[in-house]
Amino acid sequence: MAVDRDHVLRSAAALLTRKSTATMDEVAKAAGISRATLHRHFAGRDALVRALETLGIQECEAALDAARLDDGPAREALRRFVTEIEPAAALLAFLYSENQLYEGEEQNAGWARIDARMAALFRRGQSSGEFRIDLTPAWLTDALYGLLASGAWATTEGRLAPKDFTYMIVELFLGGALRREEP
Amino acid sequence: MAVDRDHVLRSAAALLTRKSTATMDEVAKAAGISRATLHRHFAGRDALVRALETLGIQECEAALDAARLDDGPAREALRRFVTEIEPAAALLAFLYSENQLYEGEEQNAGWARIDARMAALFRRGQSSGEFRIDLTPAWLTDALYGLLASGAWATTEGRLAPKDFTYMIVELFLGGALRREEP
DNA sequence: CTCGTGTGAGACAAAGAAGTCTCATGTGCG
DNA sequence: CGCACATGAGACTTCTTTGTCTCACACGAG
Repeated sequence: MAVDRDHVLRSAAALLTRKSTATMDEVAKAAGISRATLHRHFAGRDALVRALETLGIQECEAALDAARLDDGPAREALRRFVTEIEPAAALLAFLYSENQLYEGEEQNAGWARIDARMAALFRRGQSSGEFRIDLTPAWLTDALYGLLASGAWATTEGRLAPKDFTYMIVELFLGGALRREEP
Repeated sequence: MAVDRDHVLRSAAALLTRKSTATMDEVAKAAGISRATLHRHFAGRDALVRALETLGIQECEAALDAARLDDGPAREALRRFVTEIEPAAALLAFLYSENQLYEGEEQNAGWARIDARMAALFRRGQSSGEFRIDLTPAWLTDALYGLLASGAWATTEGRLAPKDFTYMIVELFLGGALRREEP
């Protein structure tokens, strides 16, 4: 009887990822519930997006935990993270573009935590001599987000097979497009 | 007296790049004209976005022309292209996300032309042995768009200096994040 | 100077979506 | 069986934005 909140959130994520301007009515239909019920669980569109943001942050931090960023070579930690984040990449891409609208408002502190953990990984890789030092951790973080968004979008468009998601992103990010004689 | 159409378009591009949900009234104010005049020049919001799309395609093809993609090493051609496209990167990032809304509708054929030219550059680089063959031209194209969008966004956010735009994008795209003994 | 054209300001209606409310229904539990 | 609670359906209001229209004004050309 009681609506499955998690199911509603995931349906909304799936729809809004494809059509970010979907109305509350469309979101409700996608979740298989009525607009009234949707409203009973989420005060409004803002509350829904905020809940999606919380979900995205949770999944992102779960992926960061599962990837054990502090263990082993930084490049392998990065690969583990991309593998873990793949199912949530489309949601993150949606939230990434949605965040651009929160101009003056304070944004969720979760993103700052995530950014800090990513940047820390890149700093660790630089300190160990694995990563180049001429590309700043902040830029590497932004660049990885961009590649994740591109990968998610290319996947939903059918231009990139989900099984190739991690390989294509990690290989380009770590190795670049240039061909090398020796790895 | 007559409104400068190009000025209006560029003002709209600058505003919509930052706030993609800006109203026609905000767009008009940003351009320093009244909403009525804006409406006299662009039948509606759709027409405005279409005009921006045409502008973006023009600038993109101009950058492709200026970069002389067929001359010299593919890596240098890519670097020239990124340098040329930098001023228009924010507009392209806006159009890139806006295109996701045109679900069923046919999209401007200009994008297909641009995609084809980019993919041709990557294929040329692969044929000459410059670029890796395990990353498909289609993915390299998508990935470059993602990095351009990330770079444009990081620039408007102040996290990336405009003068570093080309270097950061091209170095990561071509060379990757891993440190190498020899270039 | 005078006329014509383009513009600004504001009023107005139409459309779309958000948000609220009521009522009937159906399901689970005691 | 009967009660309590959550949901679905729909009506309704409100708000925002869009699109159209009118009218006064300013500038430039003749």
